[in-house]
Amino acid sequence: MSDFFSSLNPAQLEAVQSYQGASLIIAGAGSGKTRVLTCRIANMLAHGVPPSAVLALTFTNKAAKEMKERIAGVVGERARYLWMGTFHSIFARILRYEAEKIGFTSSYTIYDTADSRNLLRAIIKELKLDENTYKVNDVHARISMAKNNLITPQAYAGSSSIAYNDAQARKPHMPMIYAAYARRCKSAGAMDFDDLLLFTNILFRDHPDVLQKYSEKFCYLLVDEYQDTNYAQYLIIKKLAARHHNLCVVGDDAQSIYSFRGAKIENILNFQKDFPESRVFKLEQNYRSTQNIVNAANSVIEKNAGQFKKKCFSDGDRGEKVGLLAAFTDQEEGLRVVGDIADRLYGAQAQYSDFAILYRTNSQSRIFEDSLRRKNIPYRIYGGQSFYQRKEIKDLLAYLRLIVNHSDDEAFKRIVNYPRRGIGDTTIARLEALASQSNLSLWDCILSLTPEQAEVRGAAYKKVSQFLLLIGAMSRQAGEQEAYELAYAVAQQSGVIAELRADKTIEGIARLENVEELLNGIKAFCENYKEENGAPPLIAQYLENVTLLTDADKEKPEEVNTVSLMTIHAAKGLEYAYVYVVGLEENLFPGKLSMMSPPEMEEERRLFYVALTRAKVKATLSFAQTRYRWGKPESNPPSRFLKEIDPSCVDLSVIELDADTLSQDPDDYAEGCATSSPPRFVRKAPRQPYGQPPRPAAPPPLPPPPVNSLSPQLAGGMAAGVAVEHKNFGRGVVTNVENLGGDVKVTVNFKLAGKKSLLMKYAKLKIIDN
DNA sequence: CGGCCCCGCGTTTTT
DNA sequence: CGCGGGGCCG
Repeated sequence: MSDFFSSLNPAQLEAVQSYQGASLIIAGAGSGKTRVLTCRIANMLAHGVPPSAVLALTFTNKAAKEMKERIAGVVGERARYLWMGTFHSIFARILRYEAEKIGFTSSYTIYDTADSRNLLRAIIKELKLDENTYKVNDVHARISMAKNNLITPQAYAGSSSIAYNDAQARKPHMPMIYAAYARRCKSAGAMDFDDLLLFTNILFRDHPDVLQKYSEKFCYLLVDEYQDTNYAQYLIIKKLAARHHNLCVVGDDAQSIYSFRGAKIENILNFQKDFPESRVFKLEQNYRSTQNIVNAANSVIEKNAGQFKKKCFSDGDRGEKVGLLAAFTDQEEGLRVVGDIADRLYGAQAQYSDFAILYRTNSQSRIFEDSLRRKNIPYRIYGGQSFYQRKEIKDLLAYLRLIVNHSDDEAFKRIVNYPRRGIGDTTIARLEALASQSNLSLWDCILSLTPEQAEVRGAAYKKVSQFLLLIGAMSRQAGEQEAYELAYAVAQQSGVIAELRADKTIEGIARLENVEELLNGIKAFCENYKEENGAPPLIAQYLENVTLLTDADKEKPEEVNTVSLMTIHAAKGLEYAYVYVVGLEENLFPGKLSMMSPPEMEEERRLFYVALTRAKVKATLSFAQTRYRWGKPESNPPSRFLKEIDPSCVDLSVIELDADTLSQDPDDYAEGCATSSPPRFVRKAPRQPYGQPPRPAAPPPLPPPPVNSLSPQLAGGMAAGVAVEHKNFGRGVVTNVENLGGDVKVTVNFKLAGKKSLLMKYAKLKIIDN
């Protein structure tokens, strides 16, 4: 323990030691925030605070897990009894326990975003509202905002300011939709993500005894990433802290990047007003990055108004300047970034996992994937289409959900006719109308039907009843079997496995493998749970875990040696030696929607700040003059953020070099970036853009080959008898070269690996001189 | 009722 | 461009 403390700087030590009362820890990027939180909790435990009296709320599951592990490293066993997790997972747990008090059962299910949207779509349709006016995503966002601000359907309907706002947006029927949505969630025994926070507030508001119980229990509260809390979360914290006043919040206003989902940066800015007796600690020394990176980041964030005063600094090397890569097209941007990575890799100073490519939007990932694949560089994408969002996974999970909670209508609709049982849309539509009228779930509605009832009878009634019997039988099994056995049996008995087996396509096989992976995942969860809790989990617990855990939470980036690709949002809290922030163009980063809104522009700038500060050794920024969006070329000037960086931290020479190598007309520079400022980085498109003529409307499968640098040459000196080297296969001799329309197939006899046929496009073959 | 095709929309970002 | 939803036809 004392060893632990000796590694802390004075500011950190102070923040660790004064654990009583209210504290605000302003933790700059890379300032050892996790270390401080970890030590602080360890210190509390060392002073006799029981772990079960500590509630630590984090923003991601990953952060919680990491911290728990680190605390366990110091205090061992006892770390298990800490209450540590995300707001959503902690309060889902409390709500499960207290469900009856707010009219739910403890087996309530959690609707994910897709479920919520499906339900809203159905409601909008049922209410016969215009689906173009009432766009599902927009309606959902409005309801979500309302819930985050603790506005119930009743309050929503009663608010004139909301009514005015909705009228402005030409959506006067929002109150009706919200009310119907809430009613349907309730009768389905389901809560959406926002409900977990809303209902926790309702629980605490309406049941003072319950609030008292938990506020007594949690003597010490810690909140990480406080700048990302929304109003609902803020109020929960405030209520829980009211009893003991031992509240420690940690955050960095400069890294607030979630206002789009209701996060209020004011929460951290106003903390001292809320808790006048609080102490403030500032962690300003950055241990992560070089001076150039920290200074560059500082110079950018300075452009934002309303910051906490702090002066982040690095004691490390001055380091390399921030790099810039200019490209004419998005394709070329991919080649250049990956080429740069390859150069550093082969300089042997770095391994794959030292690199990250960060982008603003997920759709940018594809081009980098292509380039990486072609160079045989292993990579991993975080986020994007998650495993748990795949159809086959959602289908199987829907069975489990329905088994646990028969009222889960979204699960019901998803699988009632999968695999095909001859239950069609008409039947379901009728049932839904009926259920909605009588305020029943679909399941209960069917149970209440008589075989003579006009709406659903005869064959349809029989089929639906059979489905109920099938699920009912599985539910009975659920009482006797462990989660894994149950899930396996369900996959079999439901016919899902048979259905997938019948599909012999590549995709079909992949789907079957995914289901297998899911089953393995359930098994692993069960074993892990048993180890921690001594008893097997209920299937409901598994489902909750699945819904609230992103798959980013389940992966340990350090474990795999690959280049990482992710959005900047997903990169928050992570660090890499070499970071490439790509797509730095107006209307992309900063995004188009932020152009008209100064607060949103500031958030984009914070996002850029987050991106830069992920880098330990070198940050490289890239932009393309033209990029394909929705299949159409689009040209935007370089991002204003580039100009905002203190020029002394940026390596501008790269641009000059590029102009020589790339442009046919090196003197052809344009004036002005995004605005009218110095023409520092911009170059007009040359008359003849790089490489082949502009891409045709439907781009060819793969663009010009990336053979060494940007040479358009294909065969590149390949011929029989040439000695070559391959990264994985080692050295060998070329025995044959074939020209296949636009691509070159090379057959190589490797000394160790034997004969291989390689496509020049994909394999990076190096010619050995002797 | 199920399969196929066309159309429209989306790109912020995620618990 | 790629996906999902809705409409149409067999």
